[in-house]
Amino acid sequence: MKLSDMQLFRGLEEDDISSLLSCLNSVKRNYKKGEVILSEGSIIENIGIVRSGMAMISCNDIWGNTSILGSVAPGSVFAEVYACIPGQPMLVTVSAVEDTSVLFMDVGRVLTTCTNACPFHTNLARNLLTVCAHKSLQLSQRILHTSSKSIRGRLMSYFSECAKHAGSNSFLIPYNRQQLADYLNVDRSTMCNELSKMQKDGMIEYKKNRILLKD
Amino acid sequence: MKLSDMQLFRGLEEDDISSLLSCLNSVKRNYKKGEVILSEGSIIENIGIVRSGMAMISCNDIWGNTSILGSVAPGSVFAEVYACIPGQPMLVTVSAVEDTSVLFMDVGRVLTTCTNACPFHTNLARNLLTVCAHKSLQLSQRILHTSSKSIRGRLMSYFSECAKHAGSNSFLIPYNRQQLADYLNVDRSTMCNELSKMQKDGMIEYKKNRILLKD
DNA sequence: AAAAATCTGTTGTTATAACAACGAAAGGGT
DNA sequence: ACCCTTTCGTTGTTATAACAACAGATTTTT
Repeated sequence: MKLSDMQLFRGLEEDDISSLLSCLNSVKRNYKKGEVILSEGSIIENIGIVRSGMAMISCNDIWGNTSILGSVAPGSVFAEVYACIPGQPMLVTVSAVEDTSVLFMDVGRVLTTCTNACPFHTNLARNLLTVCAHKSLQLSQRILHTSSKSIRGRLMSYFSECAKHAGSNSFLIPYNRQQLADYLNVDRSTMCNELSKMQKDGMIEYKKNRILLKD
Repeated sequence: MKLSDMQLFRGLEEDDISSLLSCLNSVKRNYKKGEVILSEGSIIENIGIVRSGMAMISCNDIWGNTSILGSVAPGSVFAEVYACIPGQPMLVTVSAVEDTSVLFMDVGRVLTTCTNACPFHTNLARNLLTVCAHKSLQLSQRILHTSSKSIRGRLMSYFSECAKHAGSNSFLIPYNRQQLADYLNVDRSTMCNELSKMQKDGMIEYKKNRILLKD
């Protein structure tokens, strides 16, 4: 994925982006599957951009239960909230669910003074606002998907959004069963059970990560 | 509350704010207790700022169940996410929980071109980013508070944050019982029951909206 | 002050999700 | 091909939250 295709760099040329990257001390790092990228409680100043692979945002309670807040696909940004609130410890952990390459950028000077050596700061700040708004929207959606008291309701809420997003009743989900359960905050085995009931009831068909939503 | 004390207008003088308000076509509107301010599905372009009273952000599913995403106190902003993503229909409803006065502002031109007649746009854009980041953080917190499978766990997660925020083990919560239940996504009567068990167990004491968290 | 409306706490019943345990299936590595 | 690991689906039991119904308390209205 080209940097200029990313939401964060919208309106910028490849050349402009290059100067931005050096201006903001960008660093690239690679993570193996399962590795933690940023951990809960840490205080950070950089935003992260996934270049390849896939990351997941999650948190763990004291009993070891995991909740997944969302996934970060290539081209998407994470930790922007904490980078924009200096000193705020992270409430979540970001980890690689497959081998993942990440670009870190110090957006601090975008937030503070206007004395920018680099003329693209204004543009970047605007894009960052858009990115932040989209992230908020994703969190709202995740809340809506877990607002039903029943597992079936949660699944249908999530699947409906997937179908809408894909523009088709057939779509792939980015989670395996355990991750989907952690995203919807339910028990995996109970959810598997519910999925097969829904298939018996003719509401859905599924095979691995492909779901078909019927009428 | 003075406008210059609000996060959105940080760094601006009262005079600057006045010119901003007229520049951004700000309008003041009043709402009675219970009235809907912005409703789910509508497409909006303005952010809202609560000047007095209290608003609540919520959503309803098809069975009439209500989920509360958060409350908006005087000085705080709402709908900024939708104002920053033109064309995105609202996923939530904003309503007044008491008589409430709201200031609406069209931030559209802050997001688009640089040709600002008004020199405070840059500052406002930066503040808007901060506001948006804080809202994201609030949503993350609400997700954490509902991630426990048990009602007691959810209450303790929420109360712990309240105590931390208040800097004391004794604090007031901004919700009545039904609203608290809707915020934590649980049944009110079951939650009331759990609250009194927790009091019996010596974990908390409470009287109306004042909670005391014991050791 | 009385009446109405809302809010709160309690109880008992029922539905349902969590949990534990296991075998089957699917991947991954050598 | 094999083993080893992870993922997935199924079952039965148990814990717990939802739900319904109501009485007492509190607040608001007239």
